[in-house]
Amino acid sequence: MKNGKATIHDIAEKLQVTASTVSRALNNNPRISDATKKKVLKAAKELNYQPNNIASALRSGKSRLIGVVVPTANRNFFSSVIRGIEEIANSFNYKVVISQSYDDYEKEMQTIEALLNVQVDGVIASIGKTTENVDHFKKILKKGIPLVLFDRVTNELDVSQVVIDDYFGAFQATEHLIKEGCKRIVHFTSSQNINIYKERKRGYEDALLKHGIAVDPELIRFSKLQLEDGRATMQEVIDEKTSFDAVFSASDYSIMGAMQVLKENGYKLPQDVKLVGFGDEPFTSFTEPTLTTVNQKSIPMGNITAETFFEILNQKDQTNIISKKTILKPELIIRNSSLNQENI
Amino acid sequence: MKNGKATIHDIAEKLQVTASTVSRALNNNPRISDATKKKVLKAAKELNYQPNNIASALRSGKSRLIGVVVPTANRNFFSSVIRGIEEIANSFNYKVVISQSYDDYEKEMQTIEALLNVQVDGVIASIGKTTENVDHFKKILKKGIPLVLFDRVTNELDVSQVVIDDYFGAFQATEHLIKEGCKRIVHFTSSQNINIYKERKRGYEDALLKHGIAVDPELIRFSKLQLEDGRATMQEVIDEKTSFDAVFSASDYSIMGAMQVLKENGYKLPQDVKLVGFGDEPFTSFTEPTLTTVNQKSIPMGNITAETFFEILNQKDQTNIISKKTILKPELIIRNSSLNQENI
DNA sequence: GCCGTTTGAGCAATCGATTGCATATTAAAA
DNA sequence: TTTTAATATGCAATCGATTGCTCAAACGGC
Repeated sequence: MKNGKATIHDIAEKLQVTASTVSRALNNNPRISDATKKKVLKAAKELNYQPNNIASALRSGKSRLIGVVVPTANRNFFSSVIRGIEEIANSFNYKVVISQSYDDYEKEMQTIEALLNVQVDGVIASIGKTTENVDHFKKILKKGIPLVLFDRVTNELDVSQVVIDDYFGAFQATEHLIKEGCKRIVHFTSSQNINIYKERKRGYEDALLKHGIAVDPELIRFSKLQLEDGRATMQEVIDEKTSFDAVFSASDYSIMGAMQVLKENGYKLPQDVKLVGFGDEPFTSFTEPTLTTVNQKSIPMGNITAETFFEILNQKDQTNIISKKTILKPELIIRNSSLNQENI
Repeated sequence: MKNGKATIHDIAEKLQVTASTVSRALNNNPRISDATKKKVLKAAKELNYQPNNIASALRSGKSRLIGVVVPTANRNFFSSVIRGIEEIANSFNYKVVISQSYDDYEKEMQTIEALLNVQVDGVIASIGKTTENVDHFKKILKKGIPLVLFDRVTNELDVSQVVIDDYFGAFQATEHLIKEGCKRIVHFTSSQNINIYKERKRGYEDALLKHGIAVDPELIRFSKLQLEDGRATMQEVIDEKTSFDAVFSASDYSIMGAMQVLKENGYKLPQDVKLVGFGDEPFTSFTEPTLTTVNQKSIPMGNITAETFFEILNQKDQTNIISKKTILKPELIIRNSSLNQENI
């Protein structure tokens, strides 16, 4: 017992039994008598025994580590999902290794490689914005370990997914603006290769159509949806003298940029232009006016994602896995940026 | 080579050498000839060999994992520090396991326990707000692995630390307000057990004294510095009819709360009250008026923390480690919330 | 009291890579 | 040519826990 670290051998020696017996006792194996188990547990406590996860991982092939890949942890949505995942993972005595892809395809590949290298037992991921080829995810499946995707998913992979109903969220948001009297609603969106933006755009369009408003392609603007993109796009729209009375953005950051530019150009909010974002980032309640946005149910999403993960992990018959798609309902959070004066 | 996973033994067999030779070749051991190394590398590539980190970790005692404990990844400051740490760690071929303590003492202990359990090679941490006893950190040291603290540190542990000069940041911020004509500056702070809040308060007080303004204990308010705390405290101050012309908060979140309450109470900003926060959270440039705040140099802090970590890790003589304290200069970011009208 | 069954525990191999020591080969020095 | 030294590789133990198989003791049935 050098270095203060007790091993099962130390326990075995102390008790004059073998390491196998100790191992079985600690794992509550039925082939060990209760009396022995009790003795082992007692000795383990006395020696301050801490199991060596690495040894166990090597032998059993399980590292009790889940790799989580997100574009960035520095977004309320993602960090909340991570929190939701952690809650469940910890209850299964698993640890979470968080990796950020920074929305960069190269980095995403590297990070997955690295996760596989540390021998994670599976991966939970949300795909980066610039990722179009998903071969690196196939590597995970090839290893025969679970992969669950959330939020930014792809249909090219036959894996379980957890998403919100982006279509519904966008539909609701747009309909809300229409009910507040808007008719010329600008929509900020991003690459249509990404499911969430595609769905949100579809929801936006269908809401317009439902209320007899034609979809004007002039009003649909593509960008990366960062704050700066929101600013630039908004300025463009203003400069072009395109008529509009609202903006619905697929991201809170770009609607924030739009808000800044609108104010700088002398627009009164929400009287002249009504705004709705997507994501319910904390800052949306700090702005003036406060921003209407769509809450993505991040913690439940994390919980469900992790639960799905463990379902697959614990499945007896690994050959017969059914991939399932869970869809959560988002919630429209109505604040001042989208309301008529009399309603505020 | 079952299951598609090649081991050094497969390479060895293919090349008719022993596993030891392969291992040494892969690790670029000088005792192996260049010719053999080349052959091994080639065979490794052909067999798509991926080293088994777990086996390596078991034998060498190194997991190539750093545990990072932060109160929450969902704060720009912490996620940026993490990013800074990752940059360096990856360059050393190390992975980072991020753990959130959620500013909860119990959770912090558990999380450290869990990290030690997965056999991290060392820990980088920022201490939670509710933590007063640091015995769980001593466990890390007892294991003989490096521990480096950043930002929220303690002097009870003789370990390397990386912090910003909180005193200087606060001093600058306060002096700036004074130069803008403020004389009754409220200060929001938190538990004085936490180094950063203590230092910031000291900077605030010294700046006042330097300019011949007495420190009025009435103006110093203690809370947890969340948005809600900022709101509540500000309302209190207003209700008490305490006279004040500025607020300097040790946190951006609470200054945000103060801003909201001030506006609700009809104060004109920054004319009636000037505001300065601390942290340079992204939302501080979204508010109206935009918030003056102190930037904490998060990415460099992460870089330096990780570099310090590896210095210790790679130290030959582990018995003779010198703990060092690195202090970074923060930067005052002046925005509209603290400026006189004519300066905006 | 004999034999088969159940129960409890030990033996030894194994997971894959690393490493101290031994050995074989070759080159250089004497 | 012999000795010495350097170079290149092999052997086998090891890290700590797990697990299939074996075996001894205890027990019960007839």
